[in-house]
Amino acid sequence: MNARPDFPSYLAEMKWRGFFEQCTDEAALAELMAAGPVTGYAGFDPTADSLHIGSLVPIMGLLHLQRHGHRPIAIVGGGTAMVGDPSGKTELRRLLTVDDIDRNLAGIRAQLGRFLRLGDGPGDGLMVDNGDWLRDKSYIDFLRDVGRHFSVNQMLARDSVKTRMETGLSFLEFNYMILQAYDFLVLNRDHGCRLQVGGSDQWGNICSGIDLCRRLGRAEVYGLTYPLIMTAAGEKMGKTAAGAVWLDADRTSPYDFFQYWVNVDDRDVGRFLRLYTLLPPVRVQELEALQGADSRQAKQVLALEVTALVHGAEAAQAALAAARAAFGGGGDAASIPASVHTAADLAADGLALIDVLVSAGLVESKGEARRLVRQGGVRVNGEAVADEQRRLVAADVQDGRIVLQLGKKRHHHLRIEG
RNA sequence: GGGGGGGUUCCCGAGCGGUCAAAGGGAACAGACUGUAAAUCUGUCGGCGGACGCCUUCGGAGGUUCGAAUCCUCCCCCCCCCA
Repeated sequence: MNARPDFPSYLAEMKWRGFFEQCTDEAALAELMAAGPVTGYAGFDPTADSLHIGSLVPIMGLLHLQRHGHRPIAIVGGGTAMVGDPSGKTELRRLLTVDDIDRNLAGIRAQLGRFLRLGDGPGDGLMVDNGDWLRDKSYIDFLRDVGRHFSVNQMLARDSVKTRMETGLSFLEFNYMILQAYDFLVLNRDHGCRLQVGGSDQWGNICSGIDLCRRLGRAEVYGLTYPLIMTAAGEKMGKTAAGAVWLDADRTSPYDFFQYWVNVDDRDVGRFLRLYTLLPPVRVQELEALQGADSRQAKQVLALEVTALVHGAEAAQAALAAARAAFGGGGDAASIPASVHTAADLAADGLALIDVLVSAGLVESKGEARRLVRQGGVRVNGEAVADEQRRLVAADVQDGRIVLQLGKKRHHHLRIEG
């Protein structure tokens, strides 16, 4: 299979882009994929009603799979979420209620659907929910059908279990790997799936699935893991002051999403261009060659590409325009986060700046707002505010809005209507 | 079941009757420097009030005391050792 001009194969592209960490039998998998379309899957946990940046890597992994003519399956864990994956965790997370899970599933499915071409045609992707085959499974049946193929001795040797021997691991979580292994079996049986892709913390779970398929005499299946992506500063992706960077526009506006990528560490630009965009190697290498201040151009391309992928080309352009407006250089400010007020609000004494900062959600408390002003971190229409008592009045309105800046990077507009 | 250790502010981690909103570090935020980067330096970093002020916090609930994160009682959770 070679539907792409830039790379001889899916695996070659995964390697070049930095998705390739470990593979169960690379040579055999390469051979299989060269022979014809292969069905592969990646899982997504419904732990929130939106995916965040961290899920972008498996999403891109599936996307590349499809672009190379193979068939991607996105599986959402409506069943496994009932149990909770202990991998990479030091203690049991709060159990989600069934209602939570179902709500989260709906949100996540809608998002995933935007990235992959789903359908019944050749190469069309599939989206499935393991809740469909896990939730109603009878315990005794499951133990007899699946449980008998698992060795507790081997399970205890798994890293995800070993690391929990000190702090404790509930029997509930201990079962997780079996459920995930069963998923692979089901997907293989029902959809001919031969490959599972996941983060390196999923290696154990993936191997369990491969083992199970082998024990039941299925055709050989394969696993591929990508590295856990960290920033150059050693942090998990997507950590910001405001919390996680979500893929949902209501949780993280396209403008803020765009800004996240523009503000990426210099050292991360090249790596991220490879991982999170579909740009061809020549273009990526061109951008990687930009050094020093010029790397801002590369970051802008990165931001534009990723934002377009997640929110659409139009939203990405609007975010770019807004960023230009906010950081000088013209542009259209329409997409800068804004809150709406009426002219009446500003009549007479107007509004206390401190209160506005709080109500707009820019700071968490008045104390923080005051502190910010005291430190010279707040600007109104570009002018630093020195007075904590500063009030916003009609005279502050310019072109129907008041421009607030917090620090050097955060911008917020008050749109005045009426 | 028996014995020992422990649960402190976002995280790690001191404190062990008043001077504790609680050392130190990390994270975070602001300022300087810069390139909407990194590093560095400075400052801030529970809430409310303009301020010497008030309120809430040290696993939970009571109690002792003029006064408790610090002492006592009961309870919950975690770790270690023995059975």
